[in-house]
Amino acid sequence: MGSISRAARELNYAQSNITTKIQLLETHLQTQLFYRHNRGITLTSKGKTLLAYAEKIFHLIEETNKVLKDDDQTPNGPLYIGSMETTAAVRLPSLLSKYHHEYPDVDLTLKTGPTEQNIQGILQYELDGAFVAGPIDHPELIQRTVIEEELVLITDTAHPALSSIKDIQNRTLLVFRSGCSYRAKLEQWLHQEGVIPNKIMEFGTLEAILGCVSAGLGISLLPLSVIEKHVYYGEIKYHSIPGPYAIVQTVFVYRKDTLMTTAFIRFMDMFTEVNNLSGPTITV
Amino acid sequence: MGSISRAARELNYAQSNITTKIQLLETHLQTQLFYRHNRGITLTSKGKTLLAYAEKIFHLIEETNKVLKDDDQTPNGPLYIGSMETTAAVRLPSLLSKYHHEYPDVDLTLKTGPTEQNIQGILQYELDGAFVAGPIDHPELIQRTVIEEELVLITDTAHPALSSIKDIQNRTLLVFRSGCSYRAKLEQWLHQEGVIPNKIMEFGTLEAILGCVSAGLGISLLPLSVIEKHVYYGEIKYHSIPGPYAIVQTVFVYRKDTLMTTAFIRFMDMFTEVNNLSGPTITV
DNA sequence: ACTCGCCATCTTTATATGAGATGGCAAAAA
DNA sequence: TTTTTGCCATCTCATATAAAGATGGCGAGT
Repeated sequence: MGSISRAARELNYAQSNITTKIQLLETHLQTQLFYRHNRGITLTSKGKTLLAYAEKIFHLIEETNKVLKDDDQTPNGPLYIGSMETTAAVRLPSLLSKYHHEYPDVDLTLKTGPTEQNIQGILQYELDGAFVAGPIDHPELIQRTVIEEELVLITDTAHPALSSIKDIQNRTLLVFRSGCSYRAKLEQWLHQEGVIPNKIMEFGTLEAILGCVSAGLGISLLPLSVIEKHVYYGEIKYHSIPGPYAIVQTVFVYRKDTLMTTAFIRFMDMFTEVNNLSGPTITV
Repeated sequence: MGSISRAARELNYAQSNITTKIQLLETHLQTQLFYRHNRGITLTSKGKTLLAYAEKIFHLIEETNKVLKDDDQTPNGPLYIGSMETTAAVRLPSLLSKYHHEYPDVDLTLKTGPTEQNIQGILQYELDGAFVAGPIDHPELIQRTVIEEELVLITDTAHPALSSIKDIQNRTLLVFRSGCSYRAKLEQWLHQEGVIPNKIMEFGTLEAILGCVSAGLGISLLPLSVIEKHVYYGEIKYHSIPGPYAIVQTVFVYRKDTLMTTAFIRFMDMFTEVNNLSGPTITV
């Protein structure tokens, strides 16, 4: 249930004008678009239909603008990329800096978030593409395997090594907020083993998790590549976990009907041609 | 090769205005859409691109107008229908499949839930209509009797038949979560008889109730049509209950001010014209 | 050189768009 | 109960936008 007044406030228009516009539109279409009631207005089914069409139309207009501003020579314009926290931390920095250096006219925005949220972003045309945990199966999306990560358990260095999986029971789990597929993997594995963790704490950023693990607050499950450096510096220890749960694919997904701007094509080229995404090896 | 002047003549506009519009458009898009030469103008490649997009967009707008305006066409758009669990299980499957087959452009969504919740859904414009237990008396709603059901007590086959109503006292009652009017009927009847049931268990789905009754967990009250098949297969037994409590009307309700789309009218036609809803008879 | 048809610019008028004030109505609060 | 609040509809008035009309420059054919 919405309200004309609220819409007017959000759009910075006078309420009367919105009312009039809607009335004109209804007259023009000879149909009722809203139910009016004393708490505001609600879309009729025709209104919903119109809304769906309007969204399509606006999207096409958006696309038109993009196409016209995209000259084939210099990639330019906005480019919205989503990514999981972990990928953003390890795989992307070098890629992004290289991309930005080569195509300075592209206004690249990176948004980190859990896989689920990124998928939503793509489906709603808010993101052009995203790095998420694969595989993804959706009729409107194309996925492209980028790299495979090995998930490992990490603990602080002070505690003794985990002798058995049962030890997890006594530790606190530090995980990303739900929607993260690494977390799903972890929970799946623990469930399989009949282990119910003592306590779960949720975090939003990688640094927070690493810091807390290092401080002995608990344990976590992260890609080996992400934590390699921290192991080297002796901040944390890691422990392999059984194969089936250990391997996760990182895929790049985008809409089937995505407009292939030069900026977007060049971006995909960059991590396809070479193995640009293969992680940073530790140099001593 | 075209000319602005000619366009102006064809469109009944002054030439100057067309010129200005084109200039504004070019400025807005920061691109050149036409080559100007002394015999008129010609589209640049960008201009051609824009033209293609414009045609697409106009086509979509055309389509929008058609879909919204013309009401005597093939029914289309969204249609949200609510239903009680029991009606959905026995009466609706054939109706819905027939409807969907005849009007594939309608996007029909069925949401099952107790009567109370369905009524709320309609009052809040979330549902277009719903099958609920009648009679309903509400100033903003219209009801339409669809069918009458006979409620019967069901038990497992192992236990002896209920000799008296007092036997219920020793049995557990399996009912839908509150809001279900069958449950209200049952409680009303038991209250009348001064019977206070031993224990009540709440369920959300029909299958759960049937399964548990069959397993001897308790007894329940359901429409005869719903459990007919299960009686036939020897999973459960049933027992009639006194007339005044046994008969429940299933009615279809909708708002008085509902927008009567073709999709909605056809839907109501479908269960009005014939007795499409008279239940499935068991064929041996 | 001179039309002729073209596009661009400027001015004026008509129309559409937007703000603000006001009123009625029903639900929530006092 | 009465009051207040938050809705939407209607009206008036200012202003921005759209459209017409007049004028000028330019080059290609006559």
